[in-house]
Amino acid sequence: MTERKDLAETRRSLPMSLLRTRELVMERFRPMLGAHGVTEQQWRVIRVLDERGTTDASTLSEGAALLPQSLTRILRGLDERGFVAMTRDPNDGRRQQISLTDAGAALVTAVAPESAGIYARLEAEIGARRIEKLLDDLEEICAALQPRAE
Amino acid sequence: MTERKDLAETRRSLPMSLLRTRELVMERFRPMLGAHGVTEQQWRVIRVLDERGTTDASTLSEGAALLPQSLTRILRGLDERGFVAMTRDPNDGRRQQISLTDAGAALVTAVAPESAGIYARLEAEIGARRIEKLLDDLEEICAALQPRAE
DNA sequence: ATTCATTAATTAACATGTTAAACGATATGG
DNA sequence: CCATATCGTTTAACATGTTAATTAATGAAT
Repeated sequence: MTERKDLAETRRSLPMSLLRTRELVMERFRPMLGAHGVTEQQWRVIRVLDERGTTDASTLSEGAALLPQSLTRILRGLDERGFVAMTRDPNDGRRQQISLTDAGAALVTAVAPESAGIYARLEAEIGARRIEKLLDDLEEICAALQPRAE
Repeated sequence: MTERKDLAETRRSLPMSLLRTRELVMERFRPMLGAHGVTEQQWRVIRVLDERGTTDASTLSEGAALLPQSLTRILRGLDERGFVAMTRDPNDGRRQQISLTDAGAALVTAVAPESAGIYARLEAEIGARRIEKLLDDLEEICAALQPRAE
């Protein structure tokens, strides 16, 4: 219980604040996703595929903010369940090309409106303007932290 | 690759933005914590104990933003390694009282200055004012999302 | 073409996140 | 008191996060 000046209060630290906020937001989505049989991460993968179409694993991993190791496991499950299809890139045998199957697209069709509804409720509670502002701020901070060559 | 209006771009969603930002921040801390043999979550637990002194598990779990189930496992490890001590509350046999041992306090002494250094560098890159503003904004949003009775 | 370094993806091992259920201890109403 | 509900914590099972190492394919340089 030492009185320190070198460490900020735990509650007032960037990692904790971002974590708590994200957790409060995800609480709203997780039950709905669970009812559809997908996890938050699985839904991110499916959603990115829906947005971008066929994508190689590296791009997908960056797009869904997942480490490649996690994506490998997630894709194995989504493939077994028939939501995605995987083929090797003919021009580069190292790359996996991932695409959404019809079943995957159908899942998007089922989940998307519910997700949008929850997001709309969040906007009502928080304020759409406030959210947009926050997204801008976060983007700026990410840009400042990006491992640019310096 | 449907063009949808009902879902925001994945990149521009609250959960993803918060996740990406947090990840960029934690990248700076993780290697240092790893060098001291602790994970991010273990460090959070130790830090909260250092701030608050002896604390019951529920309070600790809330303070470190960990589910009680995760805390149970983490405390088992920290106890075995001698960083924390656990005793049952004499007034309520359900509660566990957790306290930091001397070894735990020594770890704080070792890690705290390095952590503060990394945080200072972050403030330099992002701007201390911008960080404070973000923390305020996040706090407001958390308040708006808190499961208050309504 | 052969060697060597690099890249994309995967596997392995351990820690944590998530949901559900179990457990003992405590409060509460009859 | 006693039965029951609730509470604080723990266990279990599965999914993901994290770091390190591996594998196969490609690229670069002889």
